[in-house]
Amino acid sequence: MPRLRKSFFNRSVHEVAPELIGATLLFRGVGGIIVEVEAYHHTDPAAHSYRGETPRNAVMFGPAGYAYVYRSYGIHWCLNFVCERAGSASAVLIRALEPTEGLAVMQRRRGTADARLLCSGPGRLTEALGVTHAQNGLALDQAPFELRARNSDCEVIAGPRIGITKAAELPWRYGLTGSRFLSKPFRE
DNA sequence: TATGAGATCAACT
DNA sequence: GTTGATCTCATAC
Repeated sequence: MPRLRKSFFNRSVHEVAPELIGATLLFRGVGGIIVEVEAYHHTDPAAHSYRGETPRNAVMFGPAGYAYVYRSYGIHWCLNFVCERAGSASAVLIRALEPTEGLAVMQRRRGTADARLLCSGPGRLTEALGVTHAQNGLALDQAPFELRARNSDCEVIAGPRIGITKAAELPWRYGLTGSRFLSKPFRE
């Protein structure tokens, strides 16, 4: 399984996002298989970068292949992968993993032994992996991150994104068909 | 099963 | 002062 390099992310966010489904994400050796992501583009009213650069979203305006971490609803951290060329300000939100590595650590951090509740949602996922604002701006192709390409094709399904009010109809949510670890099922 | 409130903070108006 | 790329728990059906 080849590791993903920065060049992998240096393409349209709509190419990168579906290819991340089935890839493996580890943070300090803890993580699993990506089963759900969402694409955000700077022309998209729902994206943080839509209204231009601010101190919070500055990483989105930098080069591809870096982590953008922000606080959501004052409580949770959400992890994004920056895509496309510097300045295009597009990113993929990582929404759910199928936990495979470091189960015991994730169970302790999340306070549950139910594998379906460990990483099924952007806030849960960051809590399970231990990702916080401290990781904002880190490169994705070196420690403590490790990203491995999927080793076979998998069935990817698209649908509308979750938890947003603007441009909610755009089908820019991608998931692994039939996975038990999605934050919400996809409608046919 | 489904709906609603609360937690808690930084960007933005 | 309002809003938001969320989650959990409580209460109701």
